[in-house]
Parts: sequence; structure tokens; C-alpha cells
Amino acid sequence: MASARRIPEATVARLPLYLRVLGEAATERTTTLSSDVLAARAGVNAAQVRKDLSFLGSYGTRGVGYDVDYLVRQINRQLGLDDDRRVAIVGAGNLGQALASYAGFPERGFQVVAAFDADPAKIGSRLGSTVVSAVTDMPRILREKDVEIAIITTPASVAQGVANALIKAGVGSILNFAPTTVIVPSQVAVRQVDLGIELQILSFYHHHIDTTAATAGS
Amino acid sequence: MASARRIPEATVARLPLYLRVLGEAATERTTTLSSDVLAARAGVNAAQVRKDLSFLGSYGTRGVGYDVDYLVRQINRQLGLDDDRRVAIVGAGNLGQALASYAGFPERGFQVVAAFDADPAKIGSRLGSTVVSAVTDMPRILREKDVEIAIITTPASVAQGVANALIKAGVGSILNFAPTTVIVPSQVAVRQVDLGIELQILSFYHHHIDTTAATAGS
DNA sequence: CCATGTGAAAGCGTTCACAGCG
DNA sequence: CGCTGTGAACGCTTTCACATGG
Repeated sequence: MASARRIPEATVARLPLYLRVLGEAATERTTTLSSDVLAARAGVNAAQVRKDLSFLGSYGTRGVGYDVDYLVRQINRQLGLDDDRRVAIVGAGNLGQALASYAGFPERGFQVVAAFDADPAKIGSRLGSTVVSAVTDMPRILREKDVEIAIITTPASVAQGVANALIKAGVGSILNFAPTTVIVPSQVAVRQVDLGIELQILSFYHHHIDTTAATAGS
Repeated sequence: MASARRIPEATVARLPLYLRVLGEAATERTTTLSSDVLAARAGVNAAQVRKDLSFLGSYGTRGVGYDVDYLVRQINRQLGLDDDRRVAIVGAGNLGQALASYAGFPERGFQVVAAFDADPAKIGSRLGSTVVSAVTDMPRILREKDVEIAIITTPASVAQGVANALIKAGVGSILNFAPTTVIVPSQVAVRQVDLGIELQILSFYHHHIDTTAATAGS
């Protein structure tokens, strides 16, 4: 029993992981998956999988497992992935370039509909399937294209200013790759990914080749 | 009191964040930082900062705060960042390209000393400051250059195989960007970063414009 | 007097263990 | 009989609150 409880943050962060495993299973024409198998492929504990999925409702069958297609639909619905989401990329450097042509985005329903840069030399150039616009046109274009999520790939020095402008223009979610913390009001969602920090964390565990549990997730 | 305790995983993940803030403070010629200010700039709670730093020892001065330069040295030492770390990138696609020329790496002591790809067309081309080698030469080159950390930016389908080969060649830490979970023995450290998953997590909070705490860190 | 360092409390997240159901 | 769903136990993290010391 117990459908539609409030989903804990840690569970939310793992749902996309399960979605990925379920997707792989679907292409292998696997119709059903037990929590044991799902857990092994996701690299987590089986009890964790069952508890996480129980927050969505009782979608498994005892003695059998979870129906792959059905579970995919339920998770997609919870994550709000039923329709495409419009994304903008701010900063057309190397990382912005790479993200704009990242196949994983359109595959999972994220459409890059706008890109911006402050450098006049870059304006008008292609970034994936869009064209780079001037940051000065950002507020107008963001509203015109109804952008929901923005990815910041600018230098650290301008990231906070960019974030402020994005929020002012109605963007509700920000994925920040600039190596600085951007501070946002509580009604805006941010995730901060610092590629250098990831390496530094690995460096710690490499340096202490004794301590416990050296694995960690996204 | 109490120097060199065992440092909790959550604290380890935040130390590089503090390092980043301290670095910014140093360039502003700030010599001393209180836990309040440090916390605000890192986007965390002040008590958290104090507790985290207390695991390294008593490096603050009551009534004053923390000496920026001294604290930087202590954190660097703990993270094992005193000397440069040798990094390899496997997969010379867009993301591999971007990472190879990412300024944040050399700045923080990570040297990209090797790059690999399976595509013969890419072998010999430049990737940042190195040249792309064939994956078949990977074991030899990894050992020759004493690579400690590897970054996987290959398609998901080959990521696990690459990880296995890396571990066999003595690489102890892996940063995986391929959109699949790589399973490794417990003595190897992995961090999995899936750019699509980050967007999906944001999508959840965008879709539920009511629930609590929408911020989360790397 | 101000900011650190830290016990203690509160809050989360994970894992266990097993009842319950297909 | 096998696997889900879940209370309860456990361990980790965060936050509070204040004694301590420069």
C-alpha cells in the first residue's frame, strides 16, 4: 500500500539511475526485473531499491519483480519527464560545446533551444543544433522560448551574475558547471557540478589507501 | 584538540569546496576567514564548516577565524594534493575534448598525461596538450606514465570493459562520465557523473514546485 | 567580546529481517 | 516458494547550543 508519499531527496537522486538501468533492460527485451538484479546493475543495495520504489506506490509483483515498461512510465511521471523540457546553455566554451552535442540530452527529453555567450566572436556560431546569441538578448529569448532549465558553463567570475539574470527571466532550475558556488533563492533548484572537485575527492581516497568505502555516486 | 581523526565521507566531499572558497579569498588578499563567511560563500551551514574543519585539527583562532593560507595548506595535505596527480582520459569525443582543455585541472594539480580512443581516425590527434593513443596501447602507456586517475568519456556500451582494463593496469581511481554504472572492486575509488541524470533531478524539483529544499551539491 | 571547537540532540538515510502476498 | 513491501534498528550527518579560550 501507500501510494504517493513525499519522496526523500536521496531517493529522487536515484530514480534517474533506475530509469537508466530499466532502459538498458528494455533494449535487451527483458520484461521483468527483480530488486536484486536492478540493485546489482545500479550498484546499490536491493533493500534500497525496494524502499525507493515503494515511495512511488506498490508497483511490483511479489514472487516476480517489477514490470519494466510500467515502472519506466511511473518513474518518468514522477520526475516530470512526460513531455520535453526546454534547456538553455550559457557559455559557449569547450564544455558548452560538448554539452550542446551530448546525445544523452535529447534521448532523455531535454531539448537545447538556446545558447548564449558574451564573446561577440562566438555569436552566430552553431552550438549543437542551436545558434549562439548575445547574453544581452538573454532575458527576451529565454521568455520567448519558455526555457525551464539553464546550464551554466561560463567562467566562475561571471557565474553568479548569469544565475541572477536567469532567475529574473523566470528560469526555475540551474545546473552550474562553473567552479564557484552560485547562491539562489530557495524556490529555485540548483545543482552544482565541479569537475575539479570530483578529481580532488578521488585524490583523497587514492592518498588514503586504507579507509572504508571508496565508492560514491552522482 | 583532537588532530587527525578519521574523516567522514561527507566531510571529504566538502573539503574541496572550502578549498575553492579559500582560493578566491586569497586572490582578494583576505588573510582570515570566519566559519560564518566561509559557510556563506560555500552555501553551507557555519556549524558544518567548523565541524568539518575540526576533523583536520584545531586550526582556527577563537575570536578571529581561520588563517586562509595555513588552512589551504592543511586541506591540500589531507586531500593528497601536495604533488601533481597524473590523469588519463579514455574517449576522445566532445566531452573528452572539453575535459582535456579544462583549465580547472592543471590549476588544481591534475596533469592530463595520456588520452585514448578506439577510433583509428582519432589516434594521433591532439587532445589538449597530449596526443590520442590507441586503446590497445593503453596498459603499456598507463604504466609507463604512472597514471593514478582515469576519466572515462566513452559510450556506455564499452565503459565497463574500459574500467576493467584500467584497473588491471593499476589505475586506482576512476571518474566515470559514461551514462552507465561501472562496477569496481572495493579497493578502487569511483565517482559516477551522469550529466543527463543531473537534469532529470532538476526536472523533478521543477515539476513539484512545492516540496522542501531544492538545492543540492556536487 | 567574538568565533572556535564540540558534546548532545535531532534528523536522515541505509540496511536488516521478516511478514505478507502472488 | 520467491520476491515485494515495510517496521524497526542502526549508523551517519546535520544542526543546535554553549563552554572554552584567544
